[in-house]
Amino acid sequence: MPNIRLPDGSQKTFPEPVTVAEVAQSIGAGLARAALAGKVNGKLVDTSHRIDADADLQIITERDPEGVEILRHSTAHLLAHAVKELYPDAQVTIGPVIENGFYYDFSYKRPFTPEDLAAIEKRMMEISRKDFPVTRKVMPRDAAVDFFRKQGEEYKAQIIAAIPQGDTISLYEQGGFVDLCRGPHVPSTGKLKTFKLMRVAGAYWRGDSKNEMLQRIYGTAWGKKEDQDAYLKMLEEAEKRDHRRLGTQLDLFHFQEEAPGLAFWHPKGWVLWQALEQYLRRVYRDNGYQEVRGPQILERSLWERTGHWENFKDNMFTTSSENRDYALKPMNCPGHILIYNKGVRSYRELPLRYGEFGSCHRNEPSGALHGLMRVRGFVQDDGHIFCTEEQILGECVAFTALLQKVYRDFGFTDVIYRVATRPAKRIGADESWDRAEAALQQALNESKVGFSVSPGEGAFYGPKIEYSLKDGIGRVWQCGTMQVDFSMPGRLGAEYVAEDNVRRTPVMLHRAIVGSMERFLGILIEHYAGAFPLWLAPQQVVVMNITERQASYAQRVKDALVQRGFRAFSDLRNEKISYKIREHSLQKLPYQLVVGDKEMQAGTVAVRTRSGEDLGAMPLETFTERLASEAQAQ
RNA sequence: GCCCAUGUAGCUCAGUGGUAGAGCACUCCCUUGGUAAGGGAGAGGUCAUGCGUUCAAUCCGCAUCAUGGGCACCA
Repeated sequence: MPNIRLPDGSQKTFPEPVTVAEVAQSIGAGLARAALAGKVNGKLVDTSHRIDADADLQIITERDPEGVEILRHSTAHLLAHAVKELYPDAQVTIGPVIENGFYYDFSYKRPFTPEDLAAIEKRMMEISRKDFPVTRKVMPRDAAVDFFRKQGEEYKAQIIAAIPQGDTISLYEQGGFVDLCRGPHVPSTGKLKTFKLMRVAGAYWRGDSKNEMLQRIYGTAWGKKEDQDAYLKMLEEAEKRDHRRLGTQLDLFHFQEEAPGLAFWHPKGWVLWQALEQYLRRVYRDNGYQEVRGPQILERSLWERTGHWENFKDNMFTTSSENRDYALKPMNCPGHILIYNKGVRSYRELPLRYGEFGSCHRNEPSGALHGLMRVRGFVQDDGHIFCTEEQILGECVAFTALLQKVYRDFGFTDVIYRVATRPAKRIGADESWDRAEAALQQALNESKVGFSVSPGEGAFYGPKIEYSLKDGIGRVWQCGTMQVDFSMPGRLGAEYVAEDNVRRTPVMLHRAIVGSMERFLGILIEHYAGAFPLWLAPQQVVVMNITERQASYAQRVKDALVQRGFRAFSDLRNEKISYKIREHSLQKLPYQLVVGDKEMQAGTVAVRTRSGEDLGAMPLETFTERLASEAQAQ
């Protein structure tokens, strides 16, 4: 006599064991139709699951996040089902749920084409329409291995063989297609209506580049059509604000074949860069950093001492001259240590903070390059703090607050924190790791922010905090970092004289707020969709005349604005005013001033914003005050 | 680095086994027009690079480079 408790607090008693579907039916036919799965005592199960004892039950529908996940998972199976029908000698492997959808990896003799994708999607629709029941079966492990091996599914057999002996394996069957799966799944294929295959791509079997390449098909799936439409629209929006596209449209930067992964900054892009750099320079200055600059190339022997040669020589650019080998610096820290080392340091100087806009080069694998987001030459807003172990905590707290302020200034209010702890391959004593990992976590606690821990994701020389921000359309980018380094100061002989007159090795903290200037600018371009706030806008004001009569007046207005430090220019071309406005609006110019005879006579400017708002005519003085206060506001 | 796709004018893109086309941008002329495209004329390309197949290659094949989507990598 199971007694079922429902989320609204009500209870239902059944004379004998009941399935989730039956409970749903007893509540209402509508709910029974909508039921995708059940949650029994917190555990997700199929609607066919039979409850034989008292339990808490929640009927899962597409309104629940878990319901959408189940839809996605079942849609991945639907995809595999369709592929097996169309290409019987394709082998299935795995098909997990990912953000916004799912993928499924297949082994097949040739890559799938976009035409295949269309055919597969069509077949998926057909299978859905047939509304096959999805049923669960349980099998002993070895029987399952045999079952799949007999079907020629070597990959599946391999996956199951890795499951401990004696475990039972659950299989799901729909319309003759059987797949290994933990489940749960939707009760029948007819529940799967809103999905779309997105693309094909290669992916290594088990994520290991030593293994063969499989064919991965990505898809998206949703509970409601509107949700899918909104998602597809978001993708379109993201494409429109792609920094590579805007970089060309707004004439900010370019790449070309002779310099793969190396950006050419055009005049307007460089103004943007400088706005960011000068801002960050003030951040250094106001927060106890001294700006320094190390050389671009250093002898190979130095990189051997730091350990970088051993670990990363394939990714370093090298050069040689007069029988000496050099490497372009892939990072700035050794330079900072060499500056630190010039002279005897006292504990009284610690924490000692150096900052640099450090230009680094790394020969990234060709397939890794991606616009400004992943380049071979980049500038880090790199800082190194030499301190004692006791000072780590305070430095991390202060840095976290500073980073939050900087992100806020760019309109990023959502920051995600992660602590990456010791990897298997590491240097340094475990006690030091214990203390450093604890300090990082304590720092985040004191900063009153939630964080997650990524075990084993730290660098070989120390643990780190990774700071990610969420942009205007919800994408997450890792930018900031705070890394504890027990290794390099010792390797390069950094020391300080302690209070007890003993020479000790300082701890070094590597920290960056925006990370790479290139990447952060790429993020900013996409975040603002090219419509930068006034203080960052490469061009802030354009002054346009209507006819030749106002040309010299327009020029004087422009000169006055430039004189006061604004990035202003004039457009005196022999074009209609509507044409000029269109062009500058497309260029996302914050302020567009129109001067015709009326304004010239009155000594005013007619102000239009890039969004098309007409602020009317005003004296130039009024306008510059407005500009000045807006530029200040940052 | 691996899989797949792509590479034609400054930009966005058509196109063909017989050495190329549009729109915008650019130059010149007309037009002096009040808030998102006025009109006309002109100039502009070794069709990514190399090697093949062919009487003939921008088009077909191979290789290379770059870019794009993923995977792997990211001190």
